[in-house]
Amino acid sequence: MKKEVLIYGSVLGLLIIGLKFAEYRFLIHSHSFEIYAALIALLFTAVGIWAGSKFVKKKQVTVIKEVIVQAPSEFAVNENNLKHFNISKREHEVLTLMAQGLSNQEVADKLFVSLNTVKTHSSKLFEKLNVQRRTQAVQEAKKLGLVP
Amino acid sequence: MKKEVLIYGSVLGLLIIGLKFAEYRFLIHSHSFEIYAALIALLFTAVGIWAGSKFVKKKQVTVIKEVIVQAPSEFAVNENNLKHFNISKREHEVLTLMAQGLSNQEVADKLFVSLNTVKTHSSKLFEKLNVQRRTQAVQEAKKLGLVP
DNA sequence: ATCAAAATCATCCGAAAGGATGAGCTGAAA
DNA sequence: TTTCAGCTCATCCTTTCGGATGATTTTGAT
Repeated sequence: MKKEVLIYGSVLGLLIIGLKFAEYRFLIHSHSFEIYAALIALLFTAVGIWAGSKFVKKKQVTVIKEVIVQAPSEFAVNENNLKHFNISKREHEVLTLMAQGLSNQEVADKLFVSLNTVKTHSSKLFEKLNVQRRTQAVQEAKKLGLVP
Repeated sequence: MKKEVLIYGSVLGLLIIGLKFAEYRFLIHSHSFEIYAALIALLFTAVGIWAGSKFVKKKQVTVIKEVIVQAPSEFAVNENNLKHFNISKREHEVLTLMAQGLSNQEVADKLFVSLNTVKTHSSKLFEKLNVQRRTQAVQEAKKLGLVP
């Protein structure tokens, strides 16, 4: 930044010197003062605009634009909540299948256990999650990061 | 943008006129030309810098910074899928409450209709969504953006 | 080896859900 | 006016769920 200031300052100085020299040699004697004042004003306005834009470009405005990025692709079970609600491994399996929309019978078939077993697991799950229905259990499980 | 150009042009014009008037009245006879030329140059350089920075500020650099946003705070129903699956307004209400984990009876109470009515609605919903159970319906509805 | 937790399965019962079907009512479109 | 889709409610019946309870077996940790 300091370097730029020096450079621009020098350029301006040289321009002024050059102009004044030119005025002395070729202009001052043959034209009116007003015209040259106006020319100088215009010229240095242009120089100023150029310099000003150079300076301002440096401090660009940063606009932070929030973009919704894809949902976290890989799901990780919240082991913390699993412990907190004292949910066993088997219960978690049942919960996961339940959250996939399977019936108790289908869960039983998938896990190779009886329907009664699944009912026992799900009943305990409802207790632990403090819900009455499987739809609520699924909702809660998703909210707690227990299932995808 | 055109307005700004006009304003700045007018300001510059007025300044030049004012300066030249001042030069005539008080300055031209008592000081040397070089000093006033330099003053004019400096003044209009400043004006130019100011104008330049004004202009450049307009075309600010936009830096897009991707940020992972929690969950989409405001939910919008996917009207497209609603039509595609030919789901009526009332059915959608039932579906929404169902997705909140409510039982058919609770939905009936909320909508001030009988349990039978809710059962009819949900049955038709299952048909339309091509599912067998309410948990599956909820799953599907969420996937299709029908409910939050 | 022992003890506790987890997992398994069962029975009984009532509540909830779901399927099938029929029917009355209403508002909007043809 | 007729027609039709949507909403409502009902009945009958079957399946699924959920609660309560008790029992046996596995398993992991002390």
